[in-house]
Amino acid sequence: MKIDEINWTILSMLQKNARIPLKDLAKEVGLSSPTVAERIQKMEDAGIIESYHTKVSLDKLGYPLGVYITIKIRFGQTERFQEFIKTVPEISECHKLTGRDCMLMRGVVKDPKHLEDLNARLAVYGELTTSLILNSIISDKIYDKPF
Amino acid sequence: MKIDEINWTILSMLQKNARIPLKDLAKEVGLSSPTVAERIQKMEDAGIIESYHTKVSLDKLGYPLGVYITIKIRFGQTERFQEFIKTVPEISECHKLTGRDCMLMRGVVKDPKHLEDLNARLAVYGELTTSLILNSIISDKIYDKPF
DNA sequence: GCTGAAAAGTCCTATAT
DNA sequence: ATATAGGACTTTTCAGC
Repeated sequence: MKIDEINWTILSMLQKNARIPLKDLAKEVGLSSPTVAERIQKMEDAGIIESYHTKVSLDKLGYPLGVYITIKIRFGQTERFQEFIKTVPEISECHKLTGRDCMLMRGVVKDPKHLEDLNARLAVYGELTTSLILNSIISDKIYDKPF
Repeated sequence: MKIDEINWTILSMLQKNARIPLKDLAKEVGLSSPTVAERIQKMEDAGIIESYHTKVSLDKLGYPLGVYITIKIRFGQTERFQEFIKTVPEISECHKLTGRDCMLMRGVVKDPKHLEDLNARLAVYGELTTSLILNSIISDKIYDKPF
């Protein structure tokens, strides 16, 4: 599927605001609403647009500490860990990576005590390295053109 | 601001689908549309709902390799690096972390050659550790209740 | 704080170019 | 492949509970 200049603009605007009215998109790109709707539909069908989601402030919900945790899984525990990690409410992402510490997780906790508790639950599966997020210089950049 | 059971349900559904009609939300939680709209508005005003965004498939757009890169910034380069990194199109996240490798970035590239090129551009600011994402066990979990 | 109905606005479908 | 226009649907507003 070809992504022309107009589709990049549509993608860019939808990334910034998933709830923007078709009308506004249409005006921005200089096409009619039905045409824009059709382009969006095609990008959804092609899997280029995956989903529309809402970002909530975990900070405001009572979980002000963001953490990245890597784990070097104990021999033979990979399967068990992958099932287990899906049930841990604090963890929002878990990626299998190349390299020695083969799993990277992102999570949120209420306070240091809560982090200690989370670490204890994870540590049974392997060796942890935990880092607090001090500051996010970039979070969720918008891709608005090819590079 | 108090987040009751109903607001958690609203937050959960909006996280899953930012474009769900008010009507459907209202039906799900057993309230009228205006009430749900008002609750959403209040959560937006309180900063609990931060933004609505669209997830696009970088894979489908021609960037199939996801990477995490950590960097140990060279002495005195922190300011310069933070300005620079915002201009690098491949990087979608950059977090300042506790610990030795003080910055963690996430990015996408076309192929190994492209990754080598990205690494070369970043390496002037410090010592890199690059890991490819082999598989994402969890990506962007929905928070649908307190824990 | 919630409802229900009316007004305003948006989206969809059919038709036309 | 895009535009226009009418009808259908959704959201917003507002009076009343």
